[in-house]
Amino acid sequence: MVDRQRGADADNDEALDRVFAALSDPVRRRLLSRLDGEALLVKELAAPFNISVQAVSKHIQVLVKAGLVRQERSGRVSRCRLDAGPMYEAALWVNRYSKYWQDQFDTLALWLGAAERPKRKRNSRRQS
Amino acid sequence: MVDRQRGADADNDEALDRVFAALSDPVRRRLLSRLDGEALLVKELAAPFNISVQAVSKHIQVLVKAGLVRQERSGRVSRCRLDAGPMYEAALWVNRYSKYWQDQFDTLALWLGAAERPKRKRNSRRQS
DNA sequence: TTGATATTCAATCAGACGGTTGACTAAGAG
DNA sequence: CTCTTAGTCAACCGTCTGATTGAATATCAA
Repeated sequence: MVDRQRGADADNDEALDRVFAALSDPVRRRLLSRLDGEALLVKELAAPFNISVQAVSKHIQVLVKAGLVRQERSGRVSRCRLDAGPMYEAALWVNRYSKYWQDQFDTLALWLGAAERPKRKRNSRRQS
Repeated sequence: MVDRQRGADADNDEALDRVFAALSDPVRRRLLSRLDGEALLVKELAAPFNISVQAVSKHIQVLVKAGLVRQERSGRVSRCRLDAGPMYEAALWVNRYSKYWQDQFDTLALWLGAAERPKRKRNSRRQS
């Protein structure tokens, strides 16, 4: 029974643990990459790998528990959809250290401009 | 003997594995947080935790292997210094999904301006 | 109904992980 | 030299992890 002291330190966040742990595996990172833009079935997700479908299924469960993937089952198949929301906290965490990449600051600003942001609306995000 | 297919996929990066794995533990995240700005000794790093110094030392070794911390020993003590360089790749990776946080885009732009950037370099290529 | 397909569950296994205690090396302090 | 301090090394332990194989559960097709 470890005394947890929850909330005392914002970094002691189990959700963040799960997100970073989920991202620490190359298979899961590839899964997330493939789910960027399209929702796929387990079978489709498993196809490129030479590990068993069960292993991929377990990887997906890890992603689900991290909140990065949602599965909606319809009939026999289970369509997996990306939910990048929990990754935001992780991004905030690592970006706190962006000051140390000042050299690559241009590159850092680059994805801000290059990542799907077709035109910079000068005002107002177009809230979906 | 797994055929690795190294380089075929940029996401299959063991360095990235180690960085994300290092970040997946709250103790190590707190260590990194405390090393942000000042270099500390192992003893000083271990003080706030109620785990043994050896355990903290092992955590530091994990950070060192991930390239996030460098240790320079002078005499008896070992001063630990943050090296956020390897975190940059991790930041690039998660930031690829920033388009999904469009709602929090303001916050995302916030750390760009608000994160410890007290005085920008006077020559400062910040002409957007 | 029969059979193939999609996915998960269950048991198992080797190895990594996070923690402990105890011993060790090496450097300062007396 | 002796004692203490800083840090790591080594062995151990319980749990988690990533993978396997085999069985179970549903769903769809014939």
